[in-house]
Amino acid sequence: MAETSIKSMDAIVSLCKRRGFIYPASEIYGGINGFWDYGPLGAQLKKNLRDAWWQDMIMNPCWGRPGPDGEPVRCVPVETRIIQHPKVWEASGHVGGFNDPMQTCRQCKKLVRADHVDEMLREAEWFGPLVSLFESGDHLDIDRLRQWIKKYGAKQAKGMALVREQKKVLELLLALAEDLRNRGEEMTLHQFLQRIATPPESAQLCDMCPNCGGDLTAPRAFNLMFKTFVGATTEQTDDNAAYLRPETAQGIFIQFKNVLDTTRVKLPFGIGNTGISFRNEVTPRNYTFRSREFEQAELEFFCHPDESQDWYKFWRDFRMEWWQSIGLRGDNLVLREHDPDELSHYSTGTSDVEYRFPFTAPGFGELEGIAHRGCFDLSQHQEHSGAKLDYFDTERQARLQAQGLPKDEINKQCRYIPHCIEPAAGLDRGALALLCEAYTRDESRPSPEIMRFHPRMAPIKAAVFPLVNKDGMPEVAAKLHAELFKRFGHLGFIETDPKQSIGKRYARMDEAGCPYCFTIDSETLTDQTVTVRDRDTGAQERIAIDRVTSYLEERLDG
RNA sequence: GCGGGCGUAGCUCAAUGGUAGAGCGUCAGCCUUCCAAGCUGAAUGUUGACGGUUCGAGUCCGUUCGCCCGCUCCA
Repeated sequence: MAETSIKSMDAIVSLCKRRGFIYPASEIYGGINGFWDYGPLGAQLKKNLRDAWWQDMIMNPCWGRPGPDGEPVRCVPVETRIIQHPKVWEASGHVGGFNDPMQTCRQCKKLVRADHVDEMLREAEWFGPLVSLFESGDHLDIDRLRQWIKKYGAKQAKGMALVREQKKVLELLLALAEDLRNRGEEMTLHQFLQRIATPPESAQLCDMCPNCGGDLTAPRAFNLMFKTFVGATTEQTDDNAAYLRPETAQGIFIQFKNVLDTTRVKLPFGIGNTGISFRNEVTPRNYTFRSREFEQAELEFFCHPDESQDWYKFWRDFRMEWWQSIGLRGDNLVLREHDPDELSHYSTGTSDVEYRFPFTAPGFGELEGIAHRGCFDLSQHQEHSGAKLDYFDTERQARLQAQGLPKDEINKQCRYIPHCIEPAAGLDRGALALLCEAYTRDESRPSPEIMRFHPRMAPIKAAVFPLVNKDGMPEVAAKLHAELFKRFGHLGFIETDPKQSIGKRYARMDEAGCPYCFTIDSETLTDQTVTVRDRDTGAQERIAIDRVTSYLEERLDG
């Protein structure tokens, strides 16, 4: 089969637009950075992905396979809000952390974290001698400064204003010293460094770039959460400020107690939640991969600490298998266990399911993270909210009672904050991976572009065509279409189209990724059989028209 | 945020500063008994947006928005 092995992202983007999978958001207004919309086929593709997750994680977890304890895996869903109490994000660590102010050097264009600048400066070879000049009081000694420029600055700190425009900057330095003296103040190291880093024409003093000695922009805080204000008044104060969630998981943790109290669940069990989250990404790029609005499918699986490692491995392996089951087979999908130094402080194990996208190749991009989060989240919320979020394990209690342990020892062992395993998938990333994986060019075919979706994911499930638009074929096709629509319409589109050449109609279905086309021809009229055309091979077989439904049932898996 | 590249029909792309085009796709009609076939016809653009230079701007200049690449970040 003549397929090009390296897929072109441009070709995929182009097809997605052309066939109605993905459009730029707000396109007629010029688009909006970091947002994408789904067209009809994309919306259905993503729904199929979300439904598969819901089915295989919540309604029939792990396809009915037992967990490491030998019992069926139990999960329940919740649906929690995009806007939560602002304190949720303090407890989770999203407020306060993760928004590191950055500075850019106007000379060498490096981007550095503001809180790293001092340390990076100290590490620079040319910086020490400069500081010692200052500390020895020789920083206004023009000759000493010139020596420093000659020895270090000219080679290693070329961006520094002092190096680039010696004369003017030295004048300004002396003027600054004079000014301070008149006010009875002494120059600080900070002022000194700023003065020699800042170009003469600049109105404001700038920090020094640790890379080239140039002038840095003022620190810019990156606002990673979207802020909003609750209440219909126009007032926008800290009192009514709220945030759009940066992840769905916290909604689960803060309803953990309610689920326990109202649904007769017992540990171990999981709570799942899908929905939109928002992050003000620093650099939203790579098509939909890093969008500012994205959908997650997260499960928090709660268990006893002693059993948590088994469950972690169980979920890690199942999630990998699940992505494979919906069509991401082959070398493009990997399960990557994090190195110990890569782990969050509370995690004793994290893996990523990663996909080799055309834009990450030869590297990989994360589809899902499976993290052992310990008891971090529930403990945080217990501490911040004051609510008791522990669990009394009655099954364990019964076992220990049978062993004859003393009562207070039993109570001690049976009351604990559960540990939690978090498989957290990105549905938009998943959909993008499905699109990339499905995209195939086969130059040997008259219509080379084919979307080879797994039948369960395909947004169009089947098409019914009359071979030609006459001789009673359209009527038979319409009847079969109506039957299939009634039976399978909830799973995706069922198409029919009597116009134009059959080849063109097949080609359209190939581009849209429809796995099966049923064609009514003259034989159908005499012997009640139809041809089934397979998208991936183009091969045809003849089956009885009354077997079409069962043919699809066997293949659509749902 | 900075630097570089790009922006013309649904898609891929043309158009010396001088009347905005082609191919494919889409739609309609004819034809057609299995793979974007054939014939005929049709629709589709404030050339991303705003401003400027010019007798005249898709083309030159400025600003802005979006996309791609790099720096950097990614709970």
